[in-house]
Amino acid sequence: MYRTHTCGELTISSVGKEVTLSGWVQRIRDKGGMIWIDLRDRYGITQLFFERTTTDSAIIEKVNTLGREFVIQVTGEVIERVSKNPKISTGEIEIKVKALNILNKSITPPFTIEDDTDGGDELRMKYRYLDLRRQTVKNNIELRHKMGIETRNYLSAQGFFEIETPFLIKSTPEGARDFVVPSRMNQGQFYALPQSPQTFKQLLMVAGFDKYYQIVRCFRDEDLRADRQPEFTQIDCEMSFVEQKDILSTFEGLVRHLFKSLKGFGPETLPHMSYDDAMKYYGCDKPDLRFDMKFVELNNVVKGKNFKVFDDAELVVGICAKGCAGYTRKQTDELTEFVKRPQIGATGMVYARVETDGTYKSSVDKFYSADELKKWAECFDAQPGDLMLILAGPKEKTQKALSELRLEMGTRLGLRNSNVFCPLWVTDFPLLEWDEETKRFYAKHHPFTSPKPEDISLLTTDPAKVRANAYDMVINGVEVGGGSIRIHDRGLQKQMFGILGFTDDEAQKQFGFLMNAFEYGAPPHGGIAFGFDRLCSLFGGSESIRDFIAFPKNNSGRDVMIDSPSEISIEQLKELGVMLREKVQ
RNA sequence: GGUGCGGUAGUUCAGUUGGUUAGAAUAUCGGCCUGUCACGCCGAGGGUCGCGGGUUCGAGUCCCGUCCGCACCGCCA
Repeated sequence: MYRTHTCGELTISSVGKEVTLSGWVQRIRDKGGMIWIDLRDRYGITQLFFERTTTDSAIIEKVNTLGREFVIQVTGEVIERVSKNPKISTGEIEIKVKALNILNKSITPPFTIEDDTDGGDELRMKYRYLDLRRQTVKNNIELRHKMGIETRNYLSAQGFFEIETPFLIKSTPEGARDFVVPSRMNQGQFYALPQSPQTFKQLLMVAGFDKYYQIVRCFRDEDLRADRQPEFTQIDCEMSFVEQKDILSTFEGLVRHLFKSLKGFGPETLPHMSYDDAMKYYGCDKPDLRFDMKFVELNNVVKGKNFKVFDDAELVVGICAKGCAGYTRKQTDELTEFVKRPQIGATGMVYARVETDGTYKSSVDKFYSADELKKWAECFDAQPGDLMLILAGPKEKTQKALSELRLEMGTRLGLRNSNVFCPLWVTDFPLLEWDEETKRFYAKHHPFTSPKPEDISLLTTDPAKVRANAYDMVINGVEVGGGSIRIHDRGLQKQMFGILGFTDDEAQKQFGFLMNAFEYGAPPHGGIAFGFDRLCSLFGGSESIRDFIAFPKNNSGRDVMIDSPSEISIEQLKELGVMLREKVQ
């Protein structure tokens, strides 16, 4: 028997027991006459005690050969410590070791296995199996485990079936790039890995399964970010005979359940906000509601005073930073530089402050009198001590830039506490997006999203105006989930593909299986998918999803531990009927 | 595809205007230490300054190219 207890469970009440523990050597403190070893496993740390005068000398000799991360098994008596450590749960006891067995040696690890490790990201990824031994990463993986369990508990209790869908499917032109897999038995043909089980879950609705979910891996061959991995996990859900409000309430319930069971608290209400309002007041479709700082449009207030930047702008819009009137020239310059960065792309920033004595000062005093600045302040409801930050230019670009500035100010003012959660639903997205480059419409969500019934007539007259039965769940500025009521009518689906530039033949070839299924009594249905990794990182208070995935990929989509992707042999390529360009030339 | 930052000891980093033998902390190894728990003290070893080229009397430092990492823009139905 390797152990009678784990390294996290012995307390003062176990004193006097003989126990056997197994684990890793976290640290050895050799004080000459006495030696302590911190023994670590998944559950915690227990201190082992050796004393030169009373411990068998053969054991002491063995202890002298130990190093960090050796795997050992010890048997001994639980004794009360002379000096206790209140920082850990086992801090009142230690094990007076009577037998020591070295189960395995370890070479010196390349970084310290501590909460606050000295290892950099790259090294930690290469030795991920060591990184995962660290408490902090282990906690993230545990959180992920619990999130999965609680998701299944809730959805199962609501009558959902978890049903698996295939990973080897068909490549389709819309959406992200597919990862493809060559078929050996069907040479020249390729499977694609699913970007999501979208069509399969709809077919499950046609099949009558009514309520489906799956915690499922999805694959997208696009460039990565801190919150984007090439393979990621979704909580994928679909329901039949539902309207939008049914879905929102069901999954509001899921999110509440996750908060309550994992964090012990949670939001009482989930506000709904239309896409139009989100854009108008926050300049983006995933507003961070942990702080207010709403956009205020100034077009009607600032024009006609010979300030060309404002006069020529499609949109003049600003935010009010409470209590920031004391910002120095250096600080306002920093903000100007911030919005002028190429990634943000504003051409400049105007500021106006309401001084604490109630007077006004702006960067455009040449053009605007104190009376006019007072009008601005009224629009912003700015009080003495507040700072107004204003951007101007083309509508979309300016909204986007001000949205970034708003988040930056929120961060600077400490208003984005990672332990505060402000979820909301964003609804009424536009159905379509016009793309100037390819001169065609793209589905904003995906091509199976149904238009709002009252907007269907616009499909033929003004497609850009059509709103979708689509919704996103946003928490703290992160899009954690999105879904829609789907099209379940073959005719409408065909019309939709037409608007997206598919010929009838192409639509039939790519998505005929779905449209054919719709002819056999497809029920009204809709669903949603949550980004599981993002939910985990959000609950764990992190911006990066990598530390919530046991074996993540790096920025370039590589697994640096196993060194993939990698080349395959000529024989493999031949068998698959695949030729590489450089090998051919 | 693009922008920015970075690459120096096992690791995390410092390294000034281009100038003597490239440093610190930590880790590792050796010695001392009977209440440590980031133990302490003494000592030792440890370097392809990412790679290639250039400028220079002289390059970790400047220039060009390249590879790698991170963050972001594009992209991500």
